[in-house]
Amino acid sequence: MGVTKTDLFTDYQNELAKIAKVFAHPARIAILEYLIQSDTCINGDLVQELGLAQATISQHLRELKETGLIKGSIEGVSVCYCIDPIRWTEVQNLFQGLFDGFPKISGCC
Amino acid sequence: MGVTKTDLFTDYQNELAKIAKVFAHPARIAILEYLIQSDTCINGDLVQELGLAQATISQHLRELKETGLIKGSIEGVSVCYCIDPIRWTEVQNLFQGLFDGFPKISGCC
DNA sequence: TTATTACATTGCAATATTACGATAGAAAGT
DNA sequence: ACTTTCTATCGTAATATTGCAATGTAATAA
Repeated sequence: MGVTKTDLFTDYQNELAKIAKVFAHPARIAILEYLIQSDTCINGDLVQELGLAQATISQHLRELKETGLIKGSIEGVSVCYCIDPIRWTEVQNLFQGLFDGFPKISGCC
Repeated sequence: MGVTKTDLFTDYQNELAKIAKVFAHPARIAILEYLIQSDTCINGDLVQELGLAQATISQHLRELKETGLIKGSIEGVSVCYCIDPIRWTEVQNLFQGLFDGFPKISGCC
């Protein structure tokens, strides 16, 4: 089928899964890393940096934009993409919530 | 095409993406949450807990097992699945590495 | 041995994702 | 207005993922 039964799960589970999906591609990780280390975050640079076609990168950028992790402002003819610090922390906390839930002193197994 | 060009990216980018893919489904989040909160972590319970078919859950468990996040030990006729604390921390650090890379005092935008 | 119970695996059908060429749109320079 | 530059979107082909019925397997019970 290929369709996820979201109605079976909690809002947290669905949201975290949706965000994780955005991280689930090396190109998007690479874009985030590039935006972190670079201050001149222009779309055009990414086509040089990664070896993907312009259309493909634009598509990845849209997915990152849709989760709110990045935002782009039109800078003349090009677009300045950068990480949204508020959302970044929010997403970090969502993951941390799961990771910290495990006490590490499991009595099982 | 649907095939990811892994050769374009670093080992870290590919590994993090692969792990994120495991988190990218609410059922697998739900399984992890259930393993965290429960001490009697039997596969059969999960079929009751989540509303998915046994075959589907078994498949999700395999994906979790393949990344090393959980491990299962045969307990008579049933299987005891639990989280691997070592790998759990490892994965947590992988994500944290990305999140902490962003200084939050972005000079851009 | 013959059930029975608990999972795993196989084999599909349906949907989602990835990648890119082609094309469109919008701003800036000539 | 015309061209150039940069990015977004559309359409499409290839591959991946999700879900489940059916079946396989291994351990226990009768």
